[in-house]
Amino acid sequence: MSGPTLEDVAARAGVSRSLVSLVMRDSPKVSEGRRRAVLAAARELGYRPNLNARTLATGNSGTLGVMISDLHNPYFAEVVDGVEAAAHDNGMEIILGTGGRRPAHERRSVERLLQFRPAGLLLLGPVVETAAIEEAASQVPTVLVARSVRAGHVDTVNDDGATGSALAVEHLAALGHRDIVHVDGGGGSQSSVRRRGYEQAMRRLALSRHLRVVPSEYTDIGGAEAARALLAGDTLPTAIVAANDFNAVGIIGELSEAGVRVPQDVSVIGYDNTHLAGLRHIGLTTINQPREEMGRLATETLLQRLRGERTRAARHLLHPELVVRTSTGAPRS
Amino acid sequence: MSGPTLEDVAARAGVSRSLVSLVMRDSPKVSEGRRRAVLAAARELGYRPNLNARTLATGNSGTLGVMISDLHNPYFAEVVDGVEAAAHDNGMEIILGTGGRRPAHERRSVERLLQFRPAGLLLLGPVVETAAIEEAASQVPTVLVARSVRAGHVDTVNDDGATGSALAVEHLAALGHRDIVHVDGGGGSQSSVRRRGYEQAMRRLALSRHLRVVPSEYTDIGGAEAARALLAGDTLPTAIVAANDFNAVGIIGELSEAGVRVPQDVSVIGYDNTHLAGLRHIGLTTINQPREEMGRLATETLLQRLRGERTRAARHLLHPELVVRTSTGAPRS
DNA sequence: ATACACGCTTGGAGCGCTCCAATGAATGGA
DNA sequence: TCCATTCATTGGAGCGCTCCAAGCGTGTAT
Repeated sequence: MSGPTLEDVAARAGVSRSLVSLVMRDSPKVSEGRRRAVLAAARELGYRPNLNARTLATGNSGTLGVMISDLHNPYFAEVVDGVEAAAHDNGMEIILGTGGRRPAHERRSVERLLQFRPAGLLLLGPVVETAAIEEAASQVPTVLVARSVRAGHVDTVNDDGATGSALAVEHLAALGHRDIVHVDGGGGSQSSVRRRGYEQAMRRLALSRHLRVVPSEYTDIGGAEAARALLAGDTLPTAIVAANDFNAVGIIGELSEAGVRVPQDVSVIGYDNTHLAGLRHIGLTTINQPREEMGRLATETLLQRLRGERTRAARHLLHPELVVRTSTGAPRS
Repeated sequence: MSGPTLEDVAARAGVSRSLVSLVMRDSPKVSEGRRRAVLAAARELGYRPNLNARTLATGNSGTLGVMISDLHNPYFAEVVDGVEAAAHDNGMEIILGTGGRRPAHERRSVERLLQFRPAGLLLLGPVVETAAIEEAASQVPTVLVARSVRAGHVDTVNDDGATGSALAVEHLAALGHRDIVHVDGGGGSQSSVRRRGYEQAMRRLALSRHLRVVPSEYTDIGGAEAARALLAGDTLPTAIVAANDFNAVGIIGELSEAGVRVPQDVSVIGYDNTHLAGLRHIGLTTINQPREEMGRLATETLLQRLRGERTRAARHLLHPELVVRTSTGAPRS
């Protein structure tokens, strides 16, 4: 059932367990002849090293654990691409767990990941409480992506959400909008930063009295609900800064359903510049986050710490950029 | 570095290693007083069982390995939802690996998953060669989703792709289309089944001479390329059966770019009925696969085998259904 | 009082691997 | 030819856990 072991390979190749172990970790101090014999024996038996045993013996699994908050949001798939590329470049592997955007689910997922004793942990957009993050970080080096936390020993990689939201508001204001609403990401990571950016920008542009926040979450369903709430209200705003792209798509869908045209009647701007925003049907104006780069950077930050090259917490903040497509335009006059 | 062990907890609680072990696996044969003392000690120390050690000792990790062919395709996220729900219902956890739609990448990912000695393996839409699948399956019970394979000991869960494609063709034919092209999923899993279904349906409807297949793949970029190829040709078909939803979205985007309206000029039908298809912007007519149910079924099939309730290979084939939205209509006359 | 059973608890062996110190073989210099 | 040195190879201990047979203490029947 559990497959051949080192011992079996050793017996077959007529050498010792230790020698096979050396070959498997391709040590230079094995003669060419023996190496070939061992490899042949291993292949014949279909031998596959038992990572559990190896990790137990070395205390190092050569694996990074990655927790993805929401498997449905393409944002994370794009970050994972960067993570995986960087990990492979450094000879490490990754294993993933999903959080389902629910704290309890995330805790469970992280717990399982930790039980495998990964060398490090990457949490992508976690919504779990800070305490749980700190607990994980006390166990193993941890990097957060798309979530900031005050804790001293946790590295973070984020885009500058306040600036990003401000870019969105400024873009809309420049088009002539004044009644600009923000649909909020709720408990989602970074949502409060984005909201604050929106509020500050509105104030800076002397639009405080138009300030209005509709609660929602980082999903298209949430966006649709927020749109319904707006439609049910007295006045529709002329522009909406959505929580993220996914959310924006839900908003736009619901608005068109109600006969409200985007951008003629209402402009909508997303956040993240996921793949989705770029689809030609959707053509969502949005704020770009360099997702793949963030994944790479997060991984490299983690590896630096693993190599002991840094002990102070790193706080990477990347620049967001406005990407104008077709979901925003001048307000009706 | 590696955290407290059973031994530490035992020392703190003033009991033996074995007793702590029993408590951790909540065995009924521990007195209430000791149990509480042990749990308290464990909490104080922040003890977390080492799954590597446990798996090594028992030969059973209580974990299912799941390989996702393409993290970007929402289809798989939806299957994973079902997998995870079913796994949790049965007290198991899952860990994920990604395949990036590339055989080499998939092999590597599966390899890593296997090294953790999971109780079973679920491969979602693998594109890797059959031999690699069989090799994995010889190691550990394996279930394939969205990919069929002849091998005797591998269970599969698929929708009936031939029927699905036929539904698509029949729908278009009923609308009055005759020049119906199929954009093919290339090396992607199940693409040949879908193509065959298309061809058979075309013949059955006496449309053989319109039979035309454009090579592509299961991505929107692939779809856009296929659309460009069609646009560059002599005559545009009046309808397109796309490889999958993702692919259809790429096709539609490229067509609209070229000023070809969907469905007025060309009807397009997808496959999978992912979340994407349902977005109101997109409103893609497509073929539904019960994705979450497939995930559940696959997991339960795997668990059955793990419990030794079945030794013969299971071949589940689920019914696809036509979902009509707005991307299909009658051809211009 | 004695025997017995039952329930809780324990130490030892072993899972498959790595690491280390030690062994044996081969090489080169005197 | 002999010894020092290098190089390839080996056995033993130990990683943290589970499993098992055996131990201990209490209660009940005799």
